[in-house]
Amino acid sequence: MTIDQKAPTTVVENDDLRLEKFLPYRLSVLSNRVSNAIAQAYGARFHLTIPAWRVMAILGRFRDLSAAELVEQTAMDKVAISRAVSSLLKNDYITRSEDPGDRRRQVLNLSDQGREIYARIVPLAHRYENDLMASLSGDEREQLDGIIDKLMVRAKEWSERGLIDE
Amino acid sequence: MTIDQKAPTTVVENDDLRLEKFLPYRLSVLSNRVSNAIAQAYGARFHLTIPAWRVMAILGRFRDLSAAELVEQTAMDKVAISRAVSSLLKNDYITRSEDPGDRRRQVLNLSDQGREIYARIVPLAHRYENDLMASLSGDEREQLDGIIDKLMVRAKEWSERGLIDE
DNA sequence: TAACATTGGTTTCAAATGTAACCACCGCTG
DNA sequence: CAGCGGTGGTTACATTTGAAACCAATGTTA
Repeated sequence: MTIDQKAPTTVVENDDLRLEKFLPYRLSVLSNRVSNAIAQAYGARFHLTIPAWRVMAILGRFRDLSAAELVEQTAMDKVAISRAVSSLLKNDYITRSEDPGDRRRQVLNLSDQGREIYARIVPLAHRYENDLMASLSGDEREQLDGIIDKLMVRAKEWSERGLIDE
Repeated sequence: MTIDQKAPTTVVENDDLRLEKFLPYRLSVLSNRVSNAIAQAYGARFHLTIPAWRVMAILGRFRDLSAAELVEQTAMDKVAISRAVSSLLKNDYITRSEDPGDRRRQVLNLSDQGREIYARIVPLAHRYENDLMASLSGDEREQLDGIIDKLMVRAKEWSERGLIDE
């Protein structure tokens, strides 16, 4: 079994691609595994999908938001929000009322029941996150945040300006 | 603007959840951004979906694989492989032949054309990866690998044994 | 205030994805 | 070699997801 030693700073461009070492691939597998596991946990206990849970997570912290404001906060799109909202309404986890000032706008809030669920999920969520973090060393934990931030910035540029083409 | 100082080692369990700080959420957003950007690049130039490209990436390195072996290598499921394979066949990017020893089994390889495409994509893929990596410091780059590995192990446990329940 | 562009949100339709059923073949057992 | 469980792979169906069209209310301009 060969162990990679520190590669030279200059990055090597191979003729081959090792999928299992390819960052975008690994991110995708990791993120799917994590999301699916959590989705199952939420789904089983509270009949919540991930998008629905995200909406609740935001409404748990901010009151009187509109769907559009949820879009800003969640990086989800209009349609996903609309669907999550309507399913949450069906479960009575949130409430919807008209904005008197603007009759297109709908003001969303957690219902009492929703707030209760929210209060029960938050510790779970923290537990999952801690459990993930627990597998890292202190050093790694400290850097993870910054790493993700930086990658995110770059990825955002990609999706806005298109890839580093031609 | 408040800057977080080193948090105490003991992890704080809040009553609130800051979605934008929540690791599973951030992973998901990051991975989606990256995948979408790349999918678009591949799609536009080579009419390849991500699953199809993954199949090609594996076949570029290993010859005479069966669909089942692709499943092992890619963390994709049977059906996804089957669909990717049939679309790649349609494009003549891969070839399929019967295994004489076992008539259920089909032996897959890149076609000449497929190998050509592969050779053109590999440098692109490396370029995208490098571009991502370039946003990190040397320190961060060095640790990223280990971090993902560790998180992956934990996530895998989750999906196998179910979440750290009750 | 009539016309038009904009915004908030939903609906519709097509494409992507996952699950389960399925078919054909293999290999073992009696 | 009949019967049966297991494997390789595809098909069928239900669900999720995304893009674009859409409806309604607002704001803006002439």
